[in-house]
Amino acid sequence: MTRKQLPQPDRAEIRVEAVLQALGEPVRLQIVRALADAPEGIACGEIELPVTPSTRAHHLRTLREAGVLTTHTEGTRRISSLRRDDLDSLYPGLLTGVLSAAQ
Amino acid sequence: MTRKQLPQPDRAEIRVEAVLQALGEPVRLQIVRALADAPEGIACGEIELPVTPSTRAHHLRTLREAGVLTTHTEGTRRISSLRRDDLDSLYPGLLTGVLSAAQ
DNA sequence: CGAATAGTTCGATGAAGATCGTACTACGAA
DNA sequence: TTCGTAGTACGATCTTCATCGAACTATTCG
Repeated sequence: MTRKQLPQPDRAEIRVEAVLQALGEPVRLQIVRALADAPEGIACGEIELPVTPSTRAHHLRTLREAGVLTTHTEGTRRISSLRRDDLDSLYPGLLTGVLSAAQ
Repeated sequence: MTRKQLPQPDRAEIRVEAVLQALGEPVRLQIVRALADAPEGIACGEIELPVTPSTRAHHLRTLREAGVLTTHTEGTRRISSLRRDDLDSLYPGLLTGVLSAAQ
């Protein structure tokens, strides 16, 4: 089974505007909430979303390029997980603050 | 001198998507950073911004309607300040996390 | 190899929104 | 009340982006 890390920004390259903009979209926030409940990562397709697979891929790419999540392949699947360490280090409190919000 | 509070959402009406979306725009983030350095509030016109007055008004309205800042009039001036208490109460850590980001 | 599965990429479309100029309102000062 | 100042509201324009379907890639399985 092949395993490959998808391209993503280094911690130093993460910009807060991009992170906030990424989190400010309802579908993407839904993805982030789902990932927060799965520290070990989750297959993209398993997240229930009100959009088509192509739109889902678009949002996952946006979140990945903003530095919010990391994705690696496992066979034909793509497993995503939150970049908690990086985000907590860069913006301590941001993620917990966002996730503590009533849904 | 007249003093009037501009309409804004109650704490309970603030939605995290709106807050994040409001913060995810560079000019608006610049406004928020300026307000963070002025707890007592600041006149809108005194914030140096790379946009025209009408665009500035648009962004201030967006931030106010999202619940990020509060504005009251003082004569012909409008004084804005961050709604720190409300935001910290709703999303503990979010604001500090955002503001701790390198600019 | 071929078929099935998971997911992406591309191009088009429509909606949202950032920006500006102009006209307008509100207030204070003369 | 007239003038100047601070700022808003409106309408237009232009850009960004969320969405989709269709075609494509990559991987596993038979």
